Amino acid sequence: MFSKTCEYALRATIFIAQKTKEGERIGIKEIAKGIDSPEHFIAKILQDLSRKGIVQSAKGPNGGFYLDKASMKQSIADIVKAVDGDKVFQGCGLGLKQCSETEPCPIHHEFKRIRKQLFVMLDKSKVGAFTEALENSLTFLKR
Amino acid sequence: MFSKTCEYALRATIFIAQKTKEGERIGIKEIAKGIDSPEHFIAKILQDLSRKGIVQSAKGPNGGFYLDKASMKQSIADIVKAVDGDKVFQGCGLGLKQCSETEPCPIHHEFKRIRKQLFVMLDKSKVGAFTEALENSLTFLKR
DNA sequence: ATAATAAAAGATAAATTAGTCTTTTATTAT
DNA sequence: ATAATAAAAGACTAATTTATCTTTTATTAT
Ligand code: FES
Ligand code: FES
Repeated sequence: MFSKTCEYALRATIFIAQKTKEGERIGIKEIAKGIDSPEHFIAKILQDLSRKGIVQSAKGPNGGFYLDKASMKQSIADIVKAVDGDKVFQGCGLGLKQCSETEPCPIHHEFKRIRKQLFVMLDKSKVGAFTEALENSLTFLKR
Repeated sequence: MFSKTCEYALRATIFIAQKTKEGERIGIKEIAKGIDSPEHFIAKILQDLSRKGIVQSAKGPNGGFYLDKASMKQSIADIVKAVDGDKVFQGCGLGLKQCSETEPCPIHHEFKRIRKQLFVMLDKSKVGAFTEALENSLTFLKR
């Protein structure tokens, strides 16, 4: 559904959200461990997320990644869009160059419905909202 | 959502279904034109679909691709599974190694619901069922 | 000022996916 | 039998995605 990069980005951002709520900044090594991702790869990804303002970072001692208030309110959909673009929310299921109402592919109407539901669902999911379940080990970011 | 290979496979199979209903076998060149795909690439893909029994083929003069009765009843979901595997129907949205009920990721329950709807929708869509709309130019396989 | 820390940046490398081109095999019509 | 047709097979190239490693820059505490 999403690229590896995007999957790591989502897990990392949720992980950072949790740590931020606990009041700490978190370093790349711990993030990599916390979400079970390759360390150097998630570093690259976070660099990019930081440039895009999706996560915040501070260099030097006591530095690390964290989320400001606005970032905390971001949705999963926002992050997917920033990383993978909106192909998954807008693109044609059969790969036509443009999903179009006037020249629809055979599955257009049904596919569009599902795509919409996917978007609504991911748009409602705010990164700051998963903390409690994670704390209580009701949900997981690795396994 | 799906790989390029899978998108081409779906369009090609639907295209072949249409031609079969019109009573003709169809060659690779015409398929490539009909669905706007690279000719050699769709050839490779069809080779594979043929080996898997998703489409039927005949060599030599008057040869080409067609669908038998069983293939006509196949669903889009069947083809997606055959080409891309069932990751899109079973895999975790955040990329955990295994989607799991007992150790779910933060979006598991919602994501699972959407994934299920996607499957049901694609499973209901049989390749033989699109012919009429295509004939009447209500739907399209290229643009 | 200096050393330590931690992210940013940059340069490669490996793996996967997408796409192309050539040769071989099977089938049919003459 | 032979030539023509059309898919099957195989070898290769290109592009993209995923991943690794090294160097630089910014920040902090001593
Ligand atoms: S045209 Fe294919 S999904 Fe809209
Ligand atoms: S565990 Fe992530 S979708 Fe089920």
